[in-house]
Amino acid sequence: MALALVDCENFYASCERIFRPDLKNTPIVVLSNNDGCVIARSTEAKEMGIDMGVPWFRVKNSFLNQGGKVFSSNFTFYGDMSARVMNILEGFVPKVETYSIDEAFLELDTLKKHYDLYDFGCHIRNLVRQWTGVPVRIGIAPTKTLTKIAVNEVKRLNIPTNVYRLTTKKDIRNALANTPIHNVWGVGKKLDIHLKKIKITNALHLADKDPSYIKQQFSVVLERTVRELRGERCLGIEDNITAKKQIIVSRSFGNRVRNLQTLKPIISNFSARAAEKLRNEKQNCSQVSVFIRTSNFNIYKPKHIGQKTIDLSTPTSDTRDILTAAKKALIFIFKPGYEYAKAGVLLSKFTDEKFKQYSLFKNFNKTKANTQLMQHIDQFNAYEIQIFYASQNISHWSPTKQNMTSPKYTTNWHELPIVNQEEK
DNA sequence: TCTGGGGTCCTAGGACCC
DNA sequence: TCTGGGGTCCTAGGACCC
Repeated sequence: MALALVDCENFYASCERIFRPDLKNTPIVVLSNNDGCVIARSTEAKEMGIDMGVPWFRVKNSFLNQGGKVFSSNFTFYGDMSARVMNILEGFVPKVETYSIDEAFLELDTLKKHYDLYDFGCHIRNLVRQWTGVPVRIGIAPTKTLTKIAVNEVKRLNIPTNVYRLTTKKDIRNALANTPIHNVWGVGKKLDIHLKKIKITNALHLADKDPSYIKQQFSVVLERTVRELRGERCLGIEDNITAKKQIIVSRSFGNRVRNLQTLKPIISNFSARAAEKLRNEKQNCSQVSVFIRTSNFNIYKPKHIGQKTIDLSTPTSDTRDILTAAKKALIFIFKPGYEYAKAGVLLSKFTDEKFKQYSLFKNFNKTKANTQLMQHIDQFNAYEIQIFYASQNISHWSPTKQNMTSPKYTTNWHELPIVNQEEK
């Protein structure tokens, strides 16, 4: 029984380096929307003590003074690089689960007969590096939770091949003993505190607890983690892409928003984008929620979080229906006198667009025509937004600030990297 | 002055039914 | 005056993930 976890090393930071070989060994950080906080760091940046999630303004000066290089996030580019990596993995392994933009689980049971799994891991690692430029770490182990531990062991033990396999009981116990409890997959902030209170401070302590005791004291989720740490496979590879259950479009604002007039077009833009994503998923939704909130961090200003969900009588993916519902929700939750820092639109309760449920009050032919209209609009907008609704404000998709973005090297003809003859 | 965005799963508790 | 018990379904919110 063996699974593997392929984990792209410092993914966003590594992406920024691919077409910038001059940045080899340079500390790199990538920032969130609005250039608000650090969401990725190269190894060099980590060594400088730049923490994950730290507000950029707090580390900016010292980081740049020490020769660091900063980028705004360029998700179009990262997404494309991710797809390339996943493609390679799928070419070599029949069962691949794309777990996130920078991680994939592989089922290796069928390959075990033909290959030495460690050698196979090294092979994959080298190919991905050669074909995409993305460095990956690979952990091989009997369960998903243990593959996570194996990848951490690559870092902890500084394994030169970047591939580590956990097989023997002894190796596993040793790795668990060296894993602090908060590094266990499924243990977050809250559980970390609770577990430490009862003297569970590393993964081995947790693995040695009775699963039913853990279930009774905590939850079935943590019980599963215990079993997985003991080598009992509770989580399988999920390689059939299941339909999304919700779609969110939300942003923090670069500048605070105080009035409804400013908020309306923002919510309209979010709604239009969410509807487009929904059609892309070939789903209809029956619920539209809107939320607006003040800053989490400013303790001196009055706080307000407003959230409202509107039920739709007929499942839809028509932008106009979603716009109408979102506007209704916004008016319901907006309160003057607050400085809003973030807003979002959430679509939920999906049904497949194939199973149309026709309303008594809607004309069938009209519905069909509307679907076609949406298709045409999506086609026009695929490259850049050309058609939009009166309530949107195209000049400000949302009031965000971002100004250090790298080119869309691989997805935009106008931004392709240029190969210089002299540099060859 | 300035602190991301997009997801999933589980559970407690309320509504409702017989 | 005395006012059950058990089941299901739904939802909001919490915790977690990257």
